[in-house]
Amino acid sequence: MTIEIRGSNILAALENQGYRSTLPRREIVENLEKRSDGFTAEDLVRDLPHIGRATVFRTIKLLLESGIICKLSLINGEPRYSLAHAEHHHHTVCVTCGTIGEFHAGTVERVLRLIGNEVGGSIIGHRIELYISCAKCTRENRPIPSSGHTHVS
Amino acid sequence: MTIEIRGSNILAALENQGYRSTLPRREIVENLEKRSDGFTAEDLVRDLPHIGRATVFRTIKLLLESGIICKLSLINGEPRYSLAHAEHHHHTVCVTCGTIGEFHAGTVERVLRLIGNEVGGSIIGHRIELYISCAKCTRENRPIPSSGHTHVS
DNA sequence: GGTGTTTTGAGACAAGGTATCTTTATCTCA
DNA sequence: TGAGATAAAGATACCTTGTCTCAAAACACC
Repeated sequence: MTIEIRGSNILAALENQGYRSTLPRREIVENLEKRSDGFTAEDLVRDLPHIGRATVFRTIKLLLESGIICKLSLINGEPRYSLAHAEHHHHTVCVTCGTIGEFHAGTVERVLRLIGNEVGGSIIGHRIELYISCAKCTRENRPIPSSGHTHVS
Repeated sequence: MTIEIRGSNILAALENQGYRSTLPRREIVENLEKRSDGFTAEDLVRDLPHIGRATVFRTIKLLLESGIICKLSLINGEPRYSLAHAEHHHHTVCVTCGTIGEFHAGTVERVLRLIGNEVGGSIIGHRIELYISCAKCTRENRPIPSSGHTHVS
């Protein structure tokens, strides 16, 4: 048993799920905790060149499954990861600077639940992303890239 | 000018946007109109082996940009395409059989708009997917695959 | 039918991720 | 404090989903 003071409780959470606390995992967690914003797997690979690509992806998967980070899509479909601050939430994603925010809306959840009931069957979950041009980008009049995307109101 | 009776108005829509009505495009559109459900790019590539992969993807892109089809994600992130029946809508996706449905909920749109305003900046769009086990799969007790995914309530 | 422009097809390339297999690091327990 | 069992890492090949390039073919229009 290893008892040590850690800055993070993420590794503790992983250990509680039966995963080992290894050096690569510690480094990856430490690295992504420093990121206030969304990040890509490649960001981590680049930042931690002494850690294998596969290990980075494996650790990301672990953290996803533990609900410690979440995966979301930019408006063009590019994947991003982001530290999960709240239990259940969704994301606002700035289409020009990529800044990611979290929100939770009970109303939306309730309505989706109703819709699920109407359809018959049972609800498993949902995915919501809200694409915005953030306050800063709007103020600075940064041009909004065209998305070629449906589902955009 | 080509005047012919077509079963579909999709090609007409493309022509109105200045794209040519070519044999590969006709075949691709014909093929995907037969699909009542979601499909992958590989489905089309397999079904139309005499049409180049690049052409299939180019045509998909064209149809996406014209709003004729839409792209969505299964719960595990796999991409699917689906004919768009309504103007603005979202999808219910059965996690076990993959059947795709459409819905539209004004309430959800309104709430998201509110949230966007709170955040500051301006709303560009949103993405919503509702994952269900459809009536049939629920009735047949088909096991729900674990997703390893956050954002699932 | 000729001509200019679009599209196509083939195949190389890219991003994001998974599988495999051997070696190494951790954990547990005596 | 090792030793042994087991989990994890690293290297690398591979897969999926697309995109890019470029010469050759198909279209639309006159």
